[in-house]
Amino acid sequence: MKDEIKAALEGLAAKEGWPEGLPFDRVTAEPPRDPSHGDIATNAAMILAKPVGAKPRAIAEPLAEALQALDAVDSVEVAGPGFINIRLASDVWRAQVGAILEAGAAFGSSSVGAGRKVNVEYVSANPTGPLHAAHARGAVFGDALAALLEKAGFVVAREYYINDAGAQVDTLARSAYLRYREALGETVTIPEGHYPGEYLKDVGKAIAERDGDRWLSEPEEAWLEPIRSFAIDLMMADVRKDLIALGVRMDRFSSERALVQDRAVDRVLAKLEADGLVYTGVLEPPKGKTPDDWEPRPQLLFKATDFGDDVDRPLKKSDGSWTYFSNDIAYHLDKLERGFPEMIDVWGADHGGYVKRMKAAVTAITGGAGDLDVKLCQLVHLFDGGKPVRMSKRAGTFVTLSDVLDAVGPDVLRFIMLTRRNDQTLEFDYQKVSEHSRDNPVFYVQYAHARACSVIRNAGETFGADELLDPALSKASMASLTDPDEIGLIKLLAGWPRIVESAAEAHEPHRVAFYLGDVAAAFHGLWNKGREDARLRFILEDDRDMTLARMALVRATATVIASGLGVMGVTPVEELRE
RNA sequence: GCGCCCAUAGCUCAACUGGAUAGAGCAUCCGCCUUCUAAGCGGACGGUUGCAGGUUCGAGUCCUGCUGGGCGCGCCA
Repeated sequence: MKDEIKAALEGLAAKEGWPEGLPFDRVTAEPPRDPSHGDIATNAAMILAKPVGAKPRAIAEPLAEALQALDAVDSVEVAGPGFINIRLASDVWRAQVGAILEAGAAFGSSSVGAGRKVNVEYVSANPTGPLHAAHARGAVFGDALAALLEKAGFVVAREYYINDAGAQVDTLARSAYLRYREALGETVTIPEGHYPGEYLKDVGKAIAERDGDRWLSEPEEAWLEPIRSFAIDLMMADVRKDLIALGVRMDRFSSERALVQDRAVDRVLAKLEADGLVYTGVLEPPKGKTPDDWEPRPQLLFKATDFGDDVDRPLKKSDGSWTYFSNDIAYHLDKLERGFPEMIDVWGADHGGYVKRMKAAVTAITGGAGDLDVKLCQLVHLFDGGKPVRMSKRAGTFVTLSDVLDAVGPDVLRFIMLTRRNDQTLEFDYQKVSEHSRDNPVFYVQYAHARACSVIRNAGETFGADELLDPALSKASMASLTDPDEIGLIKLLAGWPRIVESAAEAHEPHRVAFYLGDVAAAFHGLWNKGREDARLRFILEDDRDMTLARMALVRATATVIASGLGVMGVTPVEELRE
């Protein structure tokens, strides 16, 4: 439709002798917020008024006439400051029902991504313990965003960055070593600065089983490396298990240690040096909170300020090893070299202070060709019946992801995590999200899908199940769908591809959850209309044509809900029974 | 002290990247079950979009300055 408006505009421009180079790209054609304004509204007249040198209405009137002539258009009116409101013929909408059924699960898929490759990095929790509840949000967000981008025609890589190179994995190894001694019969106390979690007891036992007592009398230099890599493997095995339980499947796990060993950091540093973006300097102490052991020290610095950061950032620690930042630069260059100029990182809110420098680094190493979007997921506050949840069986201080999965299951967890914009904090109450009521969005949407399936089952008893399969229904005559709420539901369903495109481009998967809530509400509303007016019931045993048309609409509804839930990674249930 | 994020109905949140009269749910009140799942639906009530300016045909959305809350601030990741 937008193309047709543009064509009409160009025709008009030629006819009226408007100047060249009009800002047609700023002209929009989209459904207005208020449905009473029609199906499509365009701001063309207001955008073009100034460059053309005419009043908006003087442009709108002839444009409206041109649009009126189109077959698909029912009526056109000029409104407000110069909006042109277009109402499509209702047959255009009815035809959408068949189109949805023909497309099936593929309905909503778009090609706006045009096969462009996007790398989505998410979770990336340190391999020093089990995933906890806070990781769930980033995991679900990243996974849904990846699915959404795929639906919109991007080629997506889901990726997990394993931070297995820093000091903390040495701490992990030392902690595991103590548990190893414990497993061999010693009584140990876990000193300050080590990981106290009980989960490391299993690691200690596993080391004892594999290696026996060979490390007991060895110095740290001997056992640190083998125990570290063994412990990391076990931790990552747990992480993978939790991710699978949550329904998250990564395409790739990238190891920080492997990058360092591969000299990737040296290479990226050489590149930065060649571009004159590295120097040795002394940083000012941080204001407000000066560390006790602060002393001015010359450091190898990256000129982050050249790319919009507030200060230049250190690349080397005082012991000469690379900072985490250096490794991360190398990692992002690695992504670029693997063919991903478009990158999305999903981080927790506590990494907010890191965004500018990472974007600066990506701009620097890609010469501006790379594009990094960082999505910060705000905190999740867990409640159980209004009371904060703090206890954890395994980790001591944190609620683990598997605790939450045990409590509510993956479908509920995934859906709820997407019912807030990522930059809003989220309250998650075990009891509320398990309720079967209107104010639980998971249930509400699932119920709509189950109800649709139920209707089809019931209709099958009268009309025969074969008649109600999608291929048959898609060819049914939709002419009898005339109720305004039926047309309204069709319009909503037909908007699914638009939702996919806009949510994907904005990197905002939560829009899918809200959209499905709208679809469910429209469907439940239509259902209840049949209670007040029997002719509006979906199944009319004495009116085969009407029933088949409505079954097509019901199936289309179920198809769109299932498609949306698919993007969210939530199972569409076919029956909800107590 | 500096940076990033947030502030929308009594509560929890939306608002399609700047569009028209800012929308839902909960709560409160009034209605709807001999009928396809009432686990639902309809209606009423509810707003100076934290404050003050600015940009333009048009601002919850963009810019500046405040206020309040969250996160972070060399050699942790």
